[in-house]
Amino acid sequence: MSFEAESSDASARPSSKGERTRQRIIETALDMFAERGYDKTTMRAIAAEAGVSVGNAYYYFKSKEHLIQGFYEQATTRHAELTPQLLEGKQTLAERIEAALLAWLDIAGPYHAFAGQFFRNAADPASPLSPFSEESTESRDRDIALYREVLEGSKTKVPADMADILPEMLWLHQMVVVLYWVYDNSPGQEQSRELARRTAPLAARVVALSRLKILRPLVKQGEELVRDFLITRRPA
Amino acid sequence: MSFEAESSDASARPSSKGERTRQRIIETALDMFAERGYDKTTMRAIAAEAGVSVGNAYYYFKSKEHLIQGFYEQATTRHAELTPQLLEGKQTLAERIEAALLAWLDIAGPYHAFAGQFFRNAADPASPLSPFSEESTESRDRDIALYREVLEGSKTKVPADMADILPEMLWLHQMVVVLYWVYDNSPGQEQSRELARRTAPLAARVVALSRLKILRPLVKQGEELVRDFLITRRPA
DNA sequence: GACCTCACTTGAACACGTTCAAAATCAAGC
DNA sequence: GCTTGATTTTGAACGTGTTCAAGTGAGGTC
Repeated sequence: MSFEAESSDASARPSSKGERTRQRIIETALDMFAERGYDKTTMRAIAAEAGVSVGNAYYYFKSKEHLIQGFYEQATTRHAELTPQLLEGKQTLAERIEAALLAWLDIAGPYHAFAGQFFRNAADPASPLSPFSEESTESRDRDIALYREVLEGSKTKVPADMADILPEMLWLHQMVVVLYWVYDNSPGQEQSRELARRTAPLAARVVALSRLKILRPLVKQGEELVRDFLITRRPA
Repeated sequence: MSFEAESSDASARPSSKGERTRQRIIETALDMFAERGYDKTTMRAIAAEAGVSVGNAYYYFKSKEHLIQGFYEQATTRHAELTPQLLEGKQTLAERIEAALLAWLDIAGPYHAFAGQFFRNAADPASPLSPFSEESTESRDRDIALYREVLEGSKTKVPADMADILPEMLWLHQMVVVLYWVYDNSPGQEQSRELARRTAPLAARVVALSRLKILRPLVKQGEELVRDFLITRRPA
């Protein structure tokens, strides 16, 4: 239960010797993961390739899993960079959601081969890599903010009381697509793209319909549920 | 990529010497997992406690992870046994869903400590332990069938075309609760029980509302989506 | 009884992630 | 240049999951 954030003080001393060593290690690691997979890449091999000792790698990264965090950060950062330009000109909510989802699939595509191994570790709640963990807060919030942008740029009117939970819900939607993608072994993960395309307009329609009077109580309850269990009380 | 089903030929020769050894190992393992957690329980310790050699444990179970399958099977079996009697007298769909969910939480409760490890495996698409995998078909179908019973015993009318996908959807609902439970570190996992209680009537209401004319196209599309992506094309 | 077969069992050996005490290097003050 | 303390680096050693060549023994065949 330690709360040091070894891996996020990257900005502490920009290019001290230590910082350069750290970079060398993480880059070597990600390269090797992409090339021969997570399990097949040993810490000894990473250390050797990076020209340091095993112990030294552990001086900078608490565990092998912590090396993966680099991938997660890289992915969400690129997602945040790439999506806005894709959103330009797109007016409907459905189009915008679809664009955001497909952008993610594009970015993560090259890593699909070792995504399974990545997710295996991410799914462990005790792992610092879990998308719900403390350590992932930064990446996660960046991604949720992206969906706020998706919503705000569209013409669809959103019930006031739902406005601030919707980004989180769209992010959850993305997580579902990602989950499917991890399991997707169709060539080029085309099925996942298809899922994104078909699922986006549906999500948009749900948002639009949430204003119907008959659905009011249901929506209200759902909203409270998300607020109580996902946002305020989030465990771990 | 071998497809032997070592762990499911349990019924092959009911009480041969080997079968008894296998039982001894799995029982010892589950006991020890529940008592001191998955990671803290070494294969050497299991073997010693069961009175066999390490290699012998590996003769019956391909890996330490495969021992967990025993937990999954045991849990779904007990869930199927316990739930029906809890359903008696319960008429509304909400009550029935809640009963099924709470029953699951009761059964899984003692194993919460090592549930994270279990889920870590469930999340790996390549693992035979994934709830979506071939090897888990039996347990999963048993659980889905349970929800068919939940539905059929209630007074709520269900649109004909949705009747056969609804059990699968309620099972998915359960998986969401289970996911929350895995991450839940509140004392006694009380938050998960609360989630089940609040979520059950909501699910029931959604089922009921799905008959509304205005929602018809949305529901239809959703149904097709589930059918296309979850049932027929399920990957891996 | 000798021989064979094959399910079952053994435990030493291996590869890996991880730890740690100690060494080496560096930075700063004098 | 020397001292001192912090930072960085080392590699042997530990505990773990897993493998495997070799062994055991109960039953069948001649």
